[in-house]
Formats: sequence, C-alpha cells, structure tokens
Amino acid sequence: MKRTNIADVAQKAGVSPTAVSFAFNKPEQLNSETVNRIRMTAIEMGYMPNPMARALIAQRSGIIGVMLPQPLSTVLANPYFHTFLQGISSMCDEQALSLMTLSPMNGSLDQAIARSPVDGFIIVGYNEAHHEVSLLRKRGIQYVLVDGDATCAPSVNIDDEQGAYLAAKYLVDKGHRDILILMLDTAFGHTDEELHGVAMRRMRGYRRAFDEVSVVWRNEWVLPSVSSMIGGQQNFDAAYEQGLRPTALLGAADAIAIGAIQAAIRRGMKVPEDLEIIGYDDSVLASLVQPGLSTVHQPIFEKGRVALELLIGEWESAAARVTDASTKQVWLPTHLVLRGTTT
Amino acid sequence: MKRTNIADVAQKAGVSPTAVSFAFNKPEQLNSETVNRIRMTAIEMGYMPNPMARALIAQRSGIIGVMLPQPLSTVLANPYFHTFLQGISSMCDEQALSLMTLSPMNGSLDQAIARSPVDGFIIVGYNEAHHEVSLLRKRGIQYVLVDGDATCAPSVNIDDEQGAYLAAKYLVDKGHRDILILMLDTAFGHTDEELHGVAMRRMRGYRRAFDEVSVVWRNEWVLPSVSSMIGGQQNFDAAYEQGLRPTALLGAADAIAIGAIQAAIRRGMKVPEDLEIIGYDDSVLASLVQPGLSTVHQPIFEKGRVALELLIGEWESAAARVTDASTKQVWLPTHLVLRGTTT
DNA sequence: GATATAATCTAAAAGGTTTTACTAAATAGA
DNA sequence: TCTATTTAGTAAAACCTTTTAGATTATATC
Repeated sequence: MKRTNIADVAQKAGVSPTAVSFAFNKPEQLNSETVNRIRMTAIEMGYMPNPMARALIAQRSGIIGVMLPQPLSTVLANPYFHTFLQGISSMCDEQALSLMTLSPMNGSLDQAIARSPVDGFIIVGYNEAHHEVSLLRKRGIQYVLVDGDATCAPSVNIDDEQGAYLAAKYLVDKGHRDILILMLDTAFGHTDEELHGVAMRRMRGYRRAFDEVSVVWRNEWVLPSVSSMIGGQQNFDAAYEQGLRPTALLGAADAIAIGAIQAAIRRGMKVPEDLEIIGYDDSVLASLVQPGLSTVHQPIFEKGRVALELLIGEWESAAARVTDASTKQVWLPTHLVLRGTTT
Repeated sequence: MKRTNIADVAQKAGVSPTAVSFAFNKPEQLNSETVNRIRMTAIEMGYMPNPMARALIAQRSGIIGVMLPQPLSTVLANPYFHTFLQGISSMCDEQALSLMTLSPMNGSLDQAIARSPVDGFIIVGYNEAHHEVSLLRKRGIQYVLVDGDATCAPSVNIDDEQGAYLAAKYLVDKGHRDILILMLDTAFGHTDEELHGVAMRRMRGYRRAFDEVSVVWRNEWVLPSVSSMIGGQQNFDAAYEQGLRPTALLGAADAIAIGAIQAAIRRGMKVPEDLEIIGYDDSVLASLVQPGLSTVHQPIFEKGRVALELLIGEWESAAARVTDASTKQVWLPTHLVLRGTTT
C-alpha cells in the first residue's frame, strides 16, 4: 500500500539512506560496486524519489505555472493560446521544465495558486494591479506578465496600438467610413478593470487612424465581443439587426473576425467585395479559412518563449542576488498581413 | 529574500507555529480573537503555506497529470485534444483539482514523471505494456488509460472499430470501390508498438466493412499519416502522384480528412461530387470547414470527464482499501455524422 | 611505525508544514 | 472546596529527501 521510500531501499541494500541518495545524485562519492547494487535494488523495488520531498529541500520544483485569464475550456478554444503555449513549451523542453496551467476556477484563483508547487508564474492577460498578482509580489514569488502592464516585474507585450492603427488605417485610406468594430469585451466591463490593457491599446490604435483622417468615431459602431467565433457571429448579427450596414469590419481578434465572416456570408454578403475584414493576431486559423483572413500579425510563439526566458532570467538574478531595478519590458513588433478578406 | 514561513508568522503573532496552522485549517481549536490576530499577521506578512511541504505531509498535491503521446506543440495543434482537455478540466474545476500536462520531452518522459508531484495520471494513447506505464504500476502510482488497452487499471476507450466500420460501410454501400484510406501513422511504425491500439481498431473496422461486401483490400491504398492537416494534404498528394484515383476517402482523424479535402480541391476535384470523404472524431473543426466534414462522432469531452472520474474512483477505493479486481473498462459509443463531404 | 591523505560510508540537520498527544488554565458541576 | 470537563494553546513527531559534517577504514608517504 505504502510507496517504497529511500529508507526501504537503504534497508534492503544494507546501506544508509544517504548512500541511496548518493547512488543517484553523487555516485562518485560511493564505491561503484555499491552504486550498482543500490541502483539494482531501487529498480527492483520500483523506487522513485518523492518529488515533493525533493522539491521541498531543493526549494525548486522545476515546474512553471501559466496563469490564464479565462477557464481552460475557453482558452483551449482560442488558437491564440495554442500557439502561445507551444512557444512556452518548446522552451520548457529545452530547459527540462514542466508546465502547469492555472485558470480562474470556481471563481477562486487564489486557492489554485496557493497549492501550486511552481518556481514562478507566467501571467497572461492580467495587469500588475490585479489582486492575485499583487499577492504574488507580496509573497515574493517570481512572475512575468504577458499582455499586461508592468513596472515591478518583467513583461512581454506586443505593439497592440500600432498593429491596430495599421489595420484601421488600411481601411480608412481605402475610403471606408462605415466600419464596424468588434472589440474585445475586456475593454468594457468595469468589474475586472485589471484585464483591460491589451483591449484598450488596440482601441486607441483604431481610434488614432480614424482621427488622422477625421473619420467620425461612433461608439454605437463599437461592440464588445467575447474572443470566439460564436462571439463574432452573434455580434455581427446584432449590429445588422440594429440597422448597421458596414462596408468594412475590424475584429480585435481573429476568432471574432472569422465568426463575423461567416455571419456576413450567411446574410448573402460577399467578402471582400461587400465587406472588407481585418482581424488581429494572425493565428493559424487566419490562413486556413476561406477566404484567407487579412489580419495583424503578432509573434505569438516567440512571445511564449520570451516570457519563459525572462522568468529564467529572474531566477538567475535572484540567485546572484542582483536586484535589478531595471526590470525588462519587452515589446514585440506587429505588422499587417493581407489575405483574401481585403481587396 | 527568504520567503516568510509559518515560524515567522508565529513569532510575530506571539504564538506557536501550531497555532498558525490551526488558524487556517482548524480555527475552532483556537480562541476566535487569536485566530483573527494570526490571520491579520499572516496577510500583513504575505504568508502562504508552502505547497510542497503541505503536499508532502498530506501525501497528496491536488494535481493530476495528463500524459500525452506527443510533444505539447503537436497536441495543441490537434482539436481532438482541445476538447478532451476541456472535458478533464471541467471536472477539475468541480473537484478543485489542478491540471498538469506531461509530454515526451527531450526523449525522456521518465524524468518528467519523476519530478511531477501529481496524485495520479491520465495517460492518453499508450497501452499498458508501455515502459513508462509499467513503471507507474510498479511504483504504485494510480493511473487511468485513455485510448489504450488496459487490464490492470481503469480505462476509457471508444468503440473505434464500430465507428470505422460505419464510415467504411457507408461508402462501400454506395458503390465506391476505389477508396483511399489515410490511416494514423501509429498503426505502422514498429518502434513504438505500444501506441497502436486505437489505430489498429479503426483499421479493423474499415476492413470489416470491405470484407462484408467483398471489396478488395489493397495495402497500397492505405497510407500512414500524421494527425494533422498537413499530413492529410501531403498524403493525398502522394497517393495522387502514385497514380491513385480514389472516388472516396476515409481519414482516420478529422485533421487528416480536412487536409485531404483541401488537397483534392486544389487539384480541381469537387467534394463531394468527385470525392466523398469521411473523417473520424467529429472535432469542432468538422462542422466549421466548408463543406462540412462527414465524420465518425465520438464523445471527446465526456471521455475526458469520465477519465478523471475513474481516477477519482481509484483514489477512493484505495482510501477504503478496497482492492477491486474488477477494474473498470469504459467503452463509449460512436456514430456516423453526415455533413457536406458525402452525398 | 607514525602520520597524512584518500576512499567509503553514515548520522544528523534542514526544508515547512500538519497532526497527534499533551499541558495548563479556566469553567462547570456537586 | 474538590473533581470533571472544557477551552486554548504547545511540543514533538511525521512526511521524505538532500546535504553537511564527520567517522571509519584503507592506502600512501616518509
């Protein structure tokens, strides 16, 4: 019933627990004959060191936690996160780290954080002001923010504002004036203010392009949408039923834009002839849908890798007892990718 | 630098470490005034119990490990796993458990397993004979197999054979004789024999339908493909260049079938007029592509939930010291879903 | 033959919590 | 007033490993 531990192996091999530990971790401290005997005994008994005990003493578990802004089921439905997690995990492979995902669960991230034996967090979609994040800071647990504003910790962001600007600019320059904007809903709610960095930046980018050529910004043409195809569909339909007849559409996420394409086609519109569409993210789906989605490219995969690199950097500077006042804020570039949903 | 521990809090609050522990876990053992004082002090000092120490003594971490058959980057590109993980995580939410994914890393799953502080594993796509799995069994770590043959542990599988049979039957009954089969490559390689349960079952199902109406089974019409759209594309092209001119196609995974659709359309074929296609899985993509993919439905989400349910059942029977000789082997049903790629 | 060094191995501490068993003080019961 | 019970708190063991410092024996040096 009980799992075999180091003492069991030691007893059977006729040595001390220390010797068993050495046999695995510092074999040069032991007679090679003894090492072999101990290893044999261990294999025979199916012994593996208890990872919790090991992590407890080493003060590190080799696990990094990824804190996600939405329940895992929502996140997994979003191609943006697939690529992002791929980026992190490719780095994990190289560094022999394991990955653990944390999502708001039963409304309580706190609990999940409290019982996570991780060496640090990559936090996606929260600002530093967020309650959970400030808790980590107080506790002295290292973290890196992604898609969120930071000053006390390293962060990775993209140039959301510029990307959005490029997309909107492209459309207004072509003469469009009735542009429907399906914005991330995180820009609206007032309950979770901390989430809103990315959405606000994209909104500002769109707005800047409008202002530059004096296109009127009408709030009723900006709809909040959840980041999913369903969200895009529903909001396009809602806009249409309110009497809006856009000639172009800006989707603040690819999933939203793709949903909108489908809704538009279903209403008999032709894309891009009747409706030009530009999304955001350049997720894998963008090049797969028909017609291919024009969108703002961001280096999602790289974002994940850089985030983990920064976290590892934090560990190293902590180990070297360097208090780097200059925490690294990384900004990755964005650019416009034109495919079939624009002419 | 050092994280505040229970002793620090105890000292500052003028009580013993035991009292601090009680303040959080068994407040009724303490004067409520004392409880408040301790809790205040803890919050003030940013104290959280060390999860490793806690897990060490509790002999459980509240984390379940999901062992995947491919690197995480591959898995995340596969919609089948999205839905499957969603199923597990919905159950995790309900049970206040955390989720940790393990993938073959640097060729060594062993290492990752060894340092994973998990209460049990959900193992996807491996048979019981697999080296890592037998290691777990020997070690006495609980696990549940998904998409793999089991006798010593609980398992969740679908009726792969019947689903495949239904798909093939539909096509042969309509008179097709030149049917290209893009099979999971796991059915072929001889190095990783343990992986092949699912693929072999699907192959047998296809074959049974062929045999039933005496359609000749030609091995050169069966191609191994990786489970991705790229894989489907490449293999359809390869078949075409070998001179094969199928009138119908069976894809052993939706991703493969979708890739094949695209390759066929690119060659000027009309789907379903020139080529009828049936996939496998009924992943979310199946209903999104144009034309909608006819496919074999399996309850992927439920599969994830059931897997975790079984694992929890294992914990309970272990706690009750019940050695259930009758380990549960769950078989979920499959059925055919017809959409636009069949007439 | 005595001493210095190297080779093997072990005892004990440390890591941070929870839990069990126990003490001391206060209250209740008679 | 004395005993029984409750209340409030603590000391120490347990969880399992790694690591440090030390012990014992064998080997090399002079």
